[in-house]
Amino acid sequence: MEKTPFYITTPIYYPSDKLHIGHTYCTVATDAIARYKRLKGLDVMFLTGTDEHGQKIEDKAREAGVTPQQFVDHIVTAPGGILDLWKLMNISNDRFIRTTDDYHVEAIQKIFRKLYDNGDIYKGAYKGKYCKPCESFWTESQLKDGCCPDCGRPVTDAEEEAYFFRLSKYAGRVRDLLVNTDFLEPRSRVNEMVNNFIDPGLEDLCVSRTSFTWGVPVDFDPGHVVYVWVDALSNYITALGYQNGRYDDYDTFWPADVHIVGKEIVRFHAIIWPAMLMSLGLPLPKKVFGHGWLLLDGGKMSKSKGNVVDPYILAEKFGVDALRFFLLRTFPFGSDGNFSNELLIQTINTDLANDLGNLVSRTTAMVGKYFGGTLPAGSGATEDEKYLDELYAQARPTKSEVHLSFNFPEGDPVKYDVELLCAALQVRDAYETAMEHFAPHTALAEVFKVIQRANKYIDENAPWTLAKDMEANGGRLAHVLYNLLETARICGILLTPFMPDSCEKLFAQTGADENCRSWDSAAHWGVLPETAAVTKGENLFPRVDMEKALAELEQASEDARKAALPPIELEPLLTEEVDFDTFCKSDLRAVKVKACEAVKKSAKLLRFTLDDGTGTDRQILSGIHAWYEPEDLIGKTLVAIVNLPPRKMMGLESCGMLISAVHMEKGEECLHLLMVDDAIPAGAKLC
RNA sequence: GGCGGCAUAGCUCAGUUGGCUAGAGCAUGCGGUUCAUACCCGCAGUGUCCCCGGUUCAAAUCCAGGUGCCGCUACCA
Repeated sequence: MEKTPFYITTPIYYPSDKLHIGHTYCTVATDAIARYKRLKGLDVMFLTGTDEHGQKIEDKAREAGVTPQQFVDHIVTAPGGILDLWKLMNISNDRFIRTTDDYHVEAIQKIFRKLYDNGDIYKGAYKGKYCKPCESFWTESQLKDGCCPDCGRPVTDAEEEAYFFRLSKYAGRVRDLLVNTDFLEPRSRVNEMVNNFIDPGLEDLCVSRTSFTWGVPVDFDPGHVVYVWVDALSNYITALGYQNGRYDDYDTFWPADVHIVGKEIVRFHAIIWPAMLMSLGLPLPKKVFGHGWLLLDGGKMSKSKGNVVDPYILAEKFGVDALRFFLLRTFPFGSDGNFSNELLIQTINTDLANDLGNLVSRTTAMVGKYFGGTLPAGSGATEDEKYLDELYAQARPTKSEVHLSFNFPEGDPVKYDVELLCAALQVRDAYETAMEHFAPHTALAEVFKVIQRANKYIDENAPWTLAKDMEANGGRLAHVLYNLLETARICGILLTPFMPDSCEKLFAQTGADENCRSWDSAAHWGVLPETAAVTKGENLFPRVDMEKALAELEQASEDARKAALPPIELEPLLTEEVDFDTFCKSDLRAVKVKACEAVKKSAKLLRFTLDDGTGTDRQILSGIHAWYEPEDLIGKTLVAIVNLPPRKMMGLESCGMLISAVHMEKGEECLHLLMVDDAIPAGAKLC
């Protein structure tokens, strides 16, 4: 049987800077959905990539003194770049598109020409504000106090020749699409689009520019480059081979099942993209889902605020799976969430270490301790339990509920078994419903209800008590442990899309081989072989010491901030000249340190007793304790200016000043005392 | 300014179309347990559901007004 295709995409990110936790959130979520669909047996195409053209990249490259291509290559492919980040985060994308790829560029030119031939692109004038000195166009909203945001000078109205796309022509059809279908989710975004943009009247869209050159050239009109909309949005089809020979999957995968996008770019995907496809006469994607943002301290994360969270640091510190899990477990996907390190650590400790990790740990430990790692035959599902499994299987196709009424006497162990089984038998369906509605946080909550139920099940059955009389209770004990292993197996399957590596370990420890890991088997009880080999391995998720970790994170972000600072900063040379006579008035002398001690009650001051060749000791105070310990300086030959007027510091007189070299390194002040050859006698004049 | 969203326990949030004695997790306090990663299980709380009116037998939920916070405001990628 042919597999059902499923095409899912992230936005293509703009590589003008390193990506932050927000991009990671979006990509990880898309990855989890893609993996979930694969688990269900669909033929998944998962696309992500980078949108590499535009003015900003051109500017940034110029600043960095490289070509735009070199600039984006560095951000995308260099160690620690975007490709590395996705590899680190275990992203399972099938394809990665860069808008600078040859095949994409070629296809964009054809698409642009096609839109033009259709009569949906016409030449007009793009009106904007122009800053002559900067040679830049600005929009009304970009201006600062009505002036150029770069140089602050006044701007003038200006026009540049540009091509326009007849967006207005499609306003009615797009409106219908948004209002009358569930094309755009969550639903709340629909109002924003319709009220803000469509109903006030859609303007035609500027789709080419002449003011910069880093873009796809319009092949029939040199001087114009294709502007972002056509270039970037089309990636979703060019990556499948549309209008190019690089790939050949367009017929299989288009229309896309879902474009996952951030709420800030919903407009482009919900209005412009459908209109473009309508013009091209292509089918529309089935859905656009606009997810929320991770907020920091209730506000937007941004480079300029300096509050960007680095996914590298977090993944390295807590593990990739823990980070992936946290992002999707904690925040409702459709709305904004408040990110914090405390919350991250708390979630790791509570859900992963205490609940899931510990459940696997205590279960596997007991199988080892009481049964040497292998449960005896006969410990698996009972006839009654198989019947229960059957009941759920029958109810599933009609989505009808299973109603059971039991009347167990208090303390009847079968009661515990039934409750655990029912929880485990229904969790896949609840999970599936949530996942189909793009609610990974709900899906995970369902799984963790079962995990918590399993921990309770251990308490109810008190295996350690059963173990005291193996002859009488050995059978029961084995059955209890089997039930726990089976619960862990089912949860492990459902968690695999979120934490692939950790679940692999979970399966290995609980003895669940490939046959016990299928989507199908997650809805059935008694799949794990009774005598599967169980091993207590290393802890799946180590507990995190909150205070220690927070301190380390602070240190790490401090280090990262410093690393971003210039390595060496020097005071600029003075332009003002000093005349020779004035210079000669400074009496610089070699001096030898006879004694040196820290000044009491002062953090910075050292008190030097110096031989300046006169036979009389000279005392100089110098604020350099941060860089030197007094005992290290005794006997050194230094340089001092000796004819400065004496000055009192902390009640002591300082007669002159020691000369040092200073500079900034990674934002920190560095100081080196000028030390000269010890062969120079005390008092030698420097000139 | 315009449009939209949000406001519920100390914290993070659930609360379907008005029908609870307003819930969950975390944190707090107490008790139990010892298989396990000082973990797990149980119990206990605490609320002007932002304010003020209105509709209704009934409002956290619907309507009008107010306050506070946030986002978008189109050629920025």
